[in-house]
Amino acid sequence: MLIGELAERAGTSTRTLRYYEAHGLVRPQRSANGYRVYDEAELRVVREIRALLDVGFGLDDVRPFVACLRAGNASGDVCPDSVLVLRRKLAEVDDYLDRLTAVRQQLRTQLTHAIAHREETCPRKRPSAP
Amino acid sequence: MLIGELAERAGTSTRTLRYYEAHGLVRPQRSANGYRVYDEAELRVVREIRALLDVGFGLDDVRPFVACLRAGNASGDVCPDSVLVLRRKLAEVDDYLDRLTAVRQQLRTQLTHAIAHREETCPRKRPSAP
DNA sequence: CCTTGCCTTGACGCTGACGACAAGGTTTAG
DNA sequence: CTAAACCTTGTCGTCAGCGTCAAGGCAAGG
Repeated sequence: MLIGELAERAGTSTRTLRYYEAHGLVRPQRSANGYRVYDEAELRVVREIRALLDVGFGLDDVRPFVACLRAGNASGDVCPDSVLVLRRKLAEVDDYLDRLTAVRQQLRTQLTHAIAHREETCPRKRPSAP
Repeated sequence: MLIGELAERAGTSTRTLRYYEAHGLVRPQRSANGYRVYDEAELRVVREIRALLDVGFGLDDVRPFVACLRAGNASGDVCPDSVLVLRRKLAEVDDYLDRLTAVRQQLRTQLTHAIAHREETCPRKRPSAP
């Protein structure tokens, strides 16, 4: 499988695949003419990467999962390092949820205040009727 | 008040104040020697900007609030445009909360799966005992 | 006079995950 | 013979909100 096919099957771009390779996440073979050649396992690796990135992981966070898959496991999350990352990410998400909830509350409060204290001493965009 | 003092009183940097000015959010006077001169009103403007950015607003989102303050209002949120932004931001935050909650749920599920299917077929970092 | 400590503009760096070229090699189909 | 459709490496651009020099001007104290 060449890079174009992998990109299509993984739902991404060739640029992205080369980017992952440059960062050591994917290691294709090379054919005689220098083309990158991927096997089915790499497709699974790329899908794992994509899935994790979609959830908000960074490339570094993904590494343990890739290594885990490469070690022959059925899924990338069953290795200790992956679990560590999962725990850390979960904690991060929890923190973020807390802060975002606080922000939401503040926005609601401010919106209430704004509506209660409506003013007309406000900037006119551009006069709609000349 | 010169830029250094304003920066300190607003809890930010001179670089930041010049940045805001370059983006049309702050308009200081200039003294004879070319120094930027700010009045108390600008301090309030800068504090408003900072507060909104801290909550996750972008500079563009902040503009209506600044204009509202400049129009002479006691707070920057009482103008129609500000209210629009507040509503939009609240909706964005709600969306993000939903997605983040879904992500959290997925992480918990995956973590559970990972622990249930622990494997030792995993990559060794560097052997800790040679 | 010189140093210190303000201030000025200008311009590059940073972070992350790529997109978008450029300039060229290869293979296949017509 | 050539055009199409792949592939290669390399480099610059993107978004946002600044940080971090660089090179120099201005004012005041000793």
